Amino acid sequence: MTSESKPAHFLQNIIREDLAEGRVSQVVTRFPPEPNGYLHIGHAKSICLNFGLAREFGGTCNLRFDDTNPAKEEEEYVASIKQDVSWLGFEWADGAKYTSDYFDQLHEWALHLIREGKAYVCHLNPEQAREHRGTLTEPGKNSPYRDRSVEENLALFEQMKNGEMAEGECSLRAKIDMAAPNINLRDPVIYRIKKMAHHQTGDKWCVYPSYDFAHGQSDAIEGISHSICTLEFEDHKPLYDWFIENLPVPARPRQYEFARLNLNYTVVSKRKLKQLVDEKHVDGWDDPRMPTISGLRRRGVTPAAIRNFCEMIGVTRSDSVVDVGMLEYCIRDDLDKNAPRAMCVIEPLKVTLTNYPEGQKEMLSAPGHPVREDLPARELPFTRTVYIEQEDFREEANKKYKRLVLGKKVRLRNAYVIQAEEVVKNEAGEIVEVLCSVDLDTLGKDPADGVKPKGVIHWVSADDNVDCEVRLYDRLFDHPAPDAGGRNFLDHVNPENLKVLTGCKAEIGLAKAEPEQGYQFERNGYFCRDNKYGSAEKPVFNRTIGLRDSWAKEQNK
RNA sequence: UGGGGUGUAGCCAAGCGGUAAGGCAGCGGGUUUUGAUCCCGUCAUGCGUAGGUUCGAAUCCUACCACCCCAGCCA
Repeated sequence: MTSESKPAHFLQNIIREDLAEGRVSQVVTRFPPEPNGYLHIGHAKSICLNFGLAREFGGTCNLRFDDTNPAKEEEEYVASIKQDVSWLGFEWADGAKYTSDYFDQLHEWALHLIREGKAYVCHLNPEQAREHRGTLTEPGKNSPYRDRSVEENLALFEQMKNGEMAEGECSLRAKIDMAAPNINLRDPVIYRIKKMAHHQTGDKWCVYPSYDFAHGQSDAIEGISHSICTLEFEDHKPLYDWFIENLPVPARPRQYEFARLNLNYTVVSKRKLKQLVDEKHVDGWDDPRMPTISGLRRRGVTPAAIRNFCEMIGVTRSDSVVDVGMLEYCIRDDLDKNAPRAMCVIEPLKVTLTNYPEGQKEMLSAPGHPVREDLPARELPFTRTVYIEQEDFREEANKKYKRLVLGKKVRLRNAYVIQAEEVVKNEAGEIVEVLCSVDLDTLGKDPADGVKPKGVIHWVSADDNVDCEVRLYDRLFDHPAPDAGGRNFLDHVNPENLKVLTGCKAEIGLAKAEPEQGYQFERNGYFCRDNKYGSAEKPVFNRTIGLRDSWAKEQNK
């Protein structure tokens, strides 16, 4: 192991010190999604952080569904979240957990606060509560119900719990300080009435704890040593600590905040993603253009690429916008190392090798990967007629064009050197076929005259191939900040984010390609079979990401 | 005009008083049966601004500026 290790980020430093100084004996973290939507690339950062820290320090990480609001949550999301976390390569400690598992305990603690005179039932409705809360610059006013007796509060809370009060009629509030400069401390609601079934607890409750009252205590119950959340919860930390200090909790977890991921050319808000789905800009939540984990998976992005990306971007407390190019780099990097190579002609041009016997077929062997010898070689049928890419032939071209040119030579990748002799055109003047001669003495060696062709192009036998559809995906948006600065993100959907090509010809082995198995279609990009469309005979391949293309860059100069 | 945060290259990010790591992107070159990969080189006299302390400041002090978050019975 000679690789220089990456410098530790602030959370690693904190944990290291906590361990060294005995404040913490066992690292326990948690990833606490609310089951109200699909996970996306932003969640991946949190997942990698929490599970990664636990793994790094020999601890454990819980998957805890933060399900305190039955109005917004559904069982459906629980399953997809579990699948996505596992797919990313992480295992949660002993069974998925739910904040709702602790509703009894939380209720007990609410009673405890009431008995201590630190919580009261407030009959201010939501609008009145807002008026009493004050503003950012003015202190709030005490609720007229703030000084109810313990007995009265106990009785009233019991009625709330028993469904004897209407939703919004009253709430249970912590008695802290209506003049606190931190608005979260102005007697926050800790229990509200919601007369609806919960996906885990059914009809058992009609009062549900708020996030603030549930989160820290759940952390304490689970023995979470480091409760990591995003920056917007920073103002909640004093409240988090207040509950921990005022309740007989079994542990004293600490909250730490980090900056959430922002990616340019990308939108992740649930509302906007839903709009893209609803208005058919994409095919669904798992559309390959979506930044959801399921979309990335269908696109052919690997878990390792996402993990490496999360490692690469670091963990800090400063707001930042990561260039999506970094994600793309990580995707290419992983796929380059691991994806088997294959050939696929996306826009076919017929090439007939006039000096190759009609009806003859020979099998040529091609390596599965340029350096990975563990990836099996493939067999490529070679015949008199083959297809090459339309853009790989020109009747005339300058020296920079290193492909097939009339009268010139080029190598067919993994096969022979050919020379273009004649062009066949249709009435419209379009090139429909190129007649070439093949030099059969060039398999694995240069032509006898010693002149090495300067180009290599990919090809597929016209007689023995897999007819397929190829979907070329590009960035969903063509603006780096589609939803910033008052812009309407829908105005910046990239009109060329998808190009569907049919009649593409892939090498025969690709007939049995499996979804999620990425391939490099040489000289083209990385592709994987779609898990939703296509048939056994006619697969659909999604382009995960193109190869870096310095030729295109050169041409754009 | 309240409270809480954050400012190091186009982007991400180390640095914690001893003279600006690394990665992405870019640029130049080499290898190559993928215009890929890989390899080499290059890329901040400068750390939000202005002062101050010090032999020495991105690091300490003061003031200012910019940006982000908070007024759900959402999380």
